[in-house]
Amino acid sequence: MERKPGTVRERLLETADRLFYATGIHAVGIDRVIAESGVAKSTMYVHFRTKEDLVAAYLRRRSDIMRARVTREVEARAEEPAEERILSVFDVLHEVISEPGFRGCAFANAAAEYPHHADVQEAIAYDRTWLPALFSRLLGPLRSDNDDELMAALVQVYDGANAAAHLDDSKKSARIARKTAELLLATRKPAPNSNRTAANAGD
Amino acid sequence: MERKPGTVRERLLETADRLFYATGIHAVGIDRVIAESGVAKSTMYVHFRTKEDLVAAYLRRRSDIMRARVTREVEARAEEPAEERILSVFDVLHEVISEPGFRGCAFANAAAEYPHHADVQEAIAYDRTWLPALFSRLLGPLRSDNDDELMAALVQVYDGANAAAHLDDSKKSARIARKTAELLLATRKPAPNSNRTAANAGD
DNA sequence: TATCGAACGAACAGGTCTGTTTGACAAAAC
DNA sequence: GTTTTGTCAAACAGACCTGTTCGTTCGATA
Repeated sequence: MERKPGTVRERLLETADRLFYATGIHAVGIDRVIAESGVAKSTMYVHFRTKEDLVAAYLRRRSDIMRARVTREVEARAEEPAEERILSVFDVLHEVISEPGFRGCAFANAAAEYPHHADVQEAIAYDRTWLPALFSRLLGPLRSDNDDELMAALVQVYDGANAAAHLDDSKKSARIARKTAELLLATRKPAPNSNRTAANAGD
Repeated sequence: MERKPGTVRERLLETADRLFYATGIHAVGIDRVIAESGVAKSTMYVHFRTKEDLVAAYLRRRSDIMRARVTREVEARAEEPAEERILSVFDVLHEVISEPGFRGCAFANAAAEYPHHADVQEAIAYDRTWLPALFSRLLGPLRSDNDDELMAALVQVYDGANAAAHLDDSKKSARIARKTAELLLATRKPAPNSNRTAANAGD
């Protein structure tokens, strides 16, 4: 029985995304979300049981959007080598960081505010799976013996660029991170100099 | 005219640190801070004009403590090569991450909660200066042509380890970050094989 | 001993917060 | 045409928030 299909929920989520991300979650009350959504409070509580529920939905939605955006980019480069496809993730990150209103990783920010709330923690965990999974999928053909660590390192570099861009208000970090990622990938690639286990300085 | 020298302020800051870091800043009211400090509310407002003032002081104090901890470690290795000294920062980070109650970078967390508050932003900026400054000082003798970018990359990797450890609840990230940092340092080092221990004759 | 300053404690002001309730209304479904 | 469903508006409860006020206590100092 939708007056207009799914608009109320979507409007709430869009407003929540905008306000929560820009201002912080605890700093934005339900009253403001519903006012700027043009939705009655009672209606909101029909769609979301609690504020925490709304927060979790906001995070899941944001995760899905980012995942789709990255996936689109990576799939557009289906013909390129795996390394290039992985690095293109950092190009998307560069775009994101460059957008006005960028304020760091929404999930890191949410984790800062909601340390002990199950629903929110679940939504954060939900987001944390896809990037490693994507790297893992793309790394598949490489078959290096410590891909797991490489993958973790790449995720870390991604997180670091996100955090540094936020804290230092710098737009350059994704470019720098891309170079670090290149380095990580180049070193462990089954390359001409054959020896790719653990970067020992005594080479 | 202190009953016991400086205890009230310090007790407030210790409690603020414990509660704000563990639970989030907005989630902890002044009432709880003063209750657990054993300080009257009116007394607290003598020492700190506003809650934001207390938050900023909490952050500055935490920054100073961490800086001192890292500096101690780095100075203890005054005889080692600059690369080793830089890498030892990641060893300290590993310790920090491994401590019970670790919940990510306090400054990133505060930035998430207080986007538009001058005092808090200043305290965060205050923290953001020392790590690049330390790296810069240690890198001094290396004199590579893009030390600035290397420095930024190292800071990023540090931030990434912090963030990933928090979000993934993993203790391994500082070790992984250390390897990434090794890679960064090894690649841009002027002479890959030179075993010069006393290159840092700055003192 | 008299004075002063630091801290206490408890109430209070004025907001804001989440979440609930109620009654009405309009559109879609039957 | 009646019922169901989604939505609205507004008031309300009860808790919690920051920050202020004010009279009191108590130790140090002069």
